[in-house]
Amino acid sequence: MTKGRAKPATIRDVARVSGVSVGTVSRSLNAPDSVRSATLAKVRAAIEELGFQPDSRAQNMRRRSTLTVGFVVDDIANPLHATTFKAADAELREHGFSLYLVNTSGRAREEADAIDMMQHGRADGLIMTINSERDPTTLKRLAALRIPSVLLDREISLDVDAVLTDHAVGMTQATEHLIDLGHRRIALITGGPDIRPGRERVRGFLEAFRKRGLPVPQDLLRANNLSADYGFREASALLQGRERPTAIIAAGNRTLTGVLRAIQQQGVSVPGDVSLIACDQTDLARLYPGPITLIDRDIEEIGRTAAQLLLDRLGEGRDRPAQRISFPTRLILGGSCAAVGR
Amino acid sequence: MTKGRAKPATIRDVARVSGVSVGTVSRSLNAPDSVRSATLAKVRAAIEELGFQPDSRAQNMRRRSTLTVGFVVDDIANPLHATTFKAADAELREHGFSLYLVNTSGRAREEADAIDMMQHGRADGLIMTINSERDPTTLKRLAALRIPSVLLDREISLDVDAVLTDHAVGMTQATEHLIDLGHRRIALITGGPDIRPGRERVRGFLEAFRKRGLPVPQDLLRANNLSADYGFREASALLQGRERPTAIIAAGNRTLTGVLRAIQQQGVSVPGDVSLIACDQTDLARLYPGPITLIDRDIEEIGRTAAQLLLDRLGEGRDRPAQRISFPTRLILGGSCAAVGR
DNA sequence: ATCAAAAATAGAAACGTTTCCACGAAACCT
DNA sequence: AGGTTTCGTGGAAACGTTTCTATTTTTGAT
Repeated sequence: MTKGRAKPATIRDVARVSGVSVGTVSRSLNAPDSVRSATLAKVRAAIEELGFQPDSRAQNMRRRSTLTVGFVVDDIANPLHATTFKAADAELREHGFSLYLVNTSGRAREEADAIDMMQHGRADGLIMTINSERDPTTLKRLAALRIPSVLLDREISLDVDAVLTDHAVGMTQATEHLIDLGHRRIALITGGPDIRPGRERVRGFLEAFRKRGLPVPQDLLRANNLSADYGFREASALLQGRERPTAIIAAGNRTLTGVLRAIQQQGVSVPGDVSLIACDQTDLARLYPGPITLIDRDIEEIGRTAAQLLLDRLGEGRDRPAQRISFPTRLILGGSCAAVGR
Repeated sequence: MTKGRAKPATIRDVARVSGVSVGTVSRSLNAPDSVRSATLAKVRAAIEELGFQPDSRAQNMRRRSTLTVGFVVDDIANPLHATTFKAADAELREHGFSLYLVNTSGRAREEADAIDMMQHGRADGLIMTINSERDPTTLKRLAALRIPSVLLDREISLDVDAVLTDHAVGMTQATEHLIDLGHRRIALITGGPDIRPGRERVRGFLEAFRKRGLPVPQDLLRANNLSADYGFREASALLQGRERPTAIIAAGNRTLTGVLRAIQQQGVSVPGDVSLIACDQTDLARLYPGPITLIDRDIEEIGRTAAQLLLDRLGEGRDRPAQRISFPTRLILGGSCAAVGR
């Protein structure tokens, strides 16, 4: 095994071999226009000969930047986050950046640690979906942050860039769709009030009933957290309850897997026994017996936009005021909703 | 917006404030036992007062390491990779490492670029699933690699650590299971011969027929690539063919989504019209109408093991010979296979 | 050919840390 | 009490780049 035992060539070696100074080698690499073509040729020959590649550690040190962005999420196995990551990665990589991915498993402690570690010379910027907008540890860290950051689908009182989704409008649409099909007992299972999507979805849900002048089925509102387990528990309870809902909105892709597990376990048929609306495209939402009606959004655009906001902040936009960009959703009709005879 | 305008405190500032030398401050941080407790107290007080945190860039530079590992995959939205990443991340983070995630979209060019960039001071080691074991660009880069690496489910002639799955045995089991149910026209859709899983699955498939002394249904063997599109195309063709298979093994989680799309589109029922076996747990495999019979494996163990191999190589095991660790699969019976009258 | 201006280059300082070496002080032995 | 270790600390070198200043070379105008 020839594990490159000889230590790698440095810029000094290149200077020596090509008979120029280190400064000139550096300029040959970073500003080739500023060096005479004859010199450039010599330097390039030496670089080739030695197989020289600049050491990123030294560059980071000297330049005081790392061309690295930290991407912090609770669970990268969530296709939502994975897709956002991919889009941001593509955009950032095009500008020479690499991405640290930090999987916090939703633990505030790990979030805070990640933020803390990133800002002391590991990353130039941060893109993150924090797990709670109210966790004091995380908030304190964010407030003291020395590098620019972009929040995904979260809203905090600090002056920080964010990319949001207009969940409320989407939820109103979805709920109205069900109301129009004759549903009144509509259940909503989604995240809690400490994250924006939870709050907004509930708001949109309520709004639909208000608009139609109908009473809100408060007993069917289950907005506490986005986990699959919560989805399973609440859906199970709802389906077993005395007065079963005629429709369920599983607002969250993890929620959906839980809800489907419950539906399957209880042998309930969709849309025969209960209508179903989900959020966000996933393999499951597309293929479960047939495509599920869903509130969709362009996830890639979200990732791309987050990257652009950050890139701007790292360049020209250093000191501009914080920006919050919001994207719409759209309702995609699948086969999971049926009309119900009033 | 108070964007920490004042430049961060350095170790020199700490030294000045606490009235000791920089060397002592450094030792207070890295080897507290070697400094007198009175001194330590002074230093800690100064650190507290100044809010000092060592600059990783300088540490990386001086230590000639980065406590960073590169994780290279074609698609992080593939739950297989995401889960592997999470397991490796957990293990590595415990040892102080952060992970670069590189999403290559399966392009050999991006693979090569990533390898190249990582090894010049961005990462101390590499964990990767290359897209083809035969791509010359990637192979050349791997051969010249200066940092240790671990391959996931790939096998190349170079002397490099790898974590493998015993796909062949698993496939033999699955195929035998179908044969035992009376199936003879069994289709296999999986990856091509330029990656190990493709080769091994075909090998295991053939082995099952050999063991049972049955002729191999060569016309039903579709081993070319793991994409969803390929799965869809081949499954569509198979289902429309003159002599339809009675069972399909969709060997690959992307393959499965394609196959299910075809099944759905043609209105074929599972397991009524065709039996189905998949690979690896995914939401879809677990929930599609009912759980699908599948060849499962412990993905987390794979990620964890890859991390451990790398950690060993970065520590004690610097010069040990390459290790290939293989893990078994197990057949989990779902509801997607039915007996067929001979 | 001469001089001024512009362009290219050399050389050294700087980035913030770790680590090596040397030295003085304290601790241990006899 | 004297000599030898051990311990703790200060100070400087080093890591490999980039960038600044000063100097040399080239260019262009006369």
